[in-house]
Amino acid sequence: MPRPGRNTYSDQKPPYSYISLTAMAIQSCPEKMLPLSEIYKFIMDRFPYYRENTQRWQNSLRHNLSFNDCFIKIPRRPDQPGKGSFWALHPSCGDMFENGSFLRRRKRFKVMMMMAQEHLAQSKQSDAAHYLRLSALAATGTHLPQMSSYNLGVSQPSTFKHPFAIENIIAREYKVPGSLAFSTMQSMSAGYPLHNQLTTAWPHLYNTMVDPVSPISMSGDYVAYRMPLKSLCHGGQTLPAIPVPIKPNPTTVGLSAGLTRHTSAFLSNSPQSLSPTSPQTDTSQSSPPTPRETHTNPTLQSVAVH
DNA sequence: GGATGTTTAAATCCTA
DNA sequence: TAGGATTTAAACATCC
Repeated sequence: MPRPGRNTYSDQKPPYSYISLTAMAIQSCPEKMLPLSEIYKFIMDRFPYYRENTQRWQNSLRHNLSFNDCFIKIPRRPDQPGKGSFWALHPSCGDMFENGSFLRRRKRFKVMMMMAQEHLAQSKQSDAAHYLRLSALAATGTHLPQMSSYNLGVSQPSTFKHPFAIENIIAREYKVPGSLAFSTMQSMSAGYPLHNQLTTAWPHLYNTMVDPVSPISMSGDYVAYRMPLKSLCHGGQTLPAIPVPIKPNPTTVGLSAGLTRHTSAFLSNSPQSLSPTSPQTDTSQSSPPTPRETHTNPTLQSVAVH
């Protein structure tokens, strides 16, 4: 069974759904958001199968981006040239996949359903922080080299890792270099320090967001921190959507480990050189199971929780 | 005009 | 077997 490395599947169709492929692409990017063209590029770069019939699968991929609530659109800064918006993963889509299998989600991610869940309330602070961080990145045109500008100096060890996060995908014991991204997120959780950046970038939008008498209807936990709920929902307008980290739970923890085995080889070939040098990333000793095996193989699951 | 984004519909696959 | 998830196709709108 071929491992999911670059060109691994040659002309065979990879056992990943478009949602999975898109999520991989987004999470492979340090900013955790990519324009459509970059998502295309990521997929074609790794899976030769998708270098053909591009019109077909790209249409499907666009359909998935629009149709699935797990993807949120982040508009470009007004003075930032370029076509299309950035796409990011919804903060709370982390437990979509079961047992680390990219093949099929256990349930469709719906925002309203998600909001009814208690864990959202528990994680709203970090959600808001990540929302603001990514929005600010989009608004300011900030990319990887400038990420440090958002490090507010409060560094704390992070216990959460997004299941699609590159650090989860690549290595079980991965630690973010410098703990920048996550420490930044956590530091922002306390007081949303990107307020100024957002208000500068989108004064009209942000003022609307924080205005208590805003016509934007908000309900549930999002009201607490003035999130433009509509932007997080399917069919939402292009208000600055805000992706956020998922609160860790048993499912995502297991998923994270599971992803490691599935995709470490796959993403270790990433041209973005995100791969940490974890000795545990070497999966050359064993071939990953087929997706269906992944889904049901108890041996793998036991490995995943180690 | 091409890329991007939205929406609808139908077929197929998979799981409970 | 029903219902949900995924894939594919297509039409249409918008933006650069």
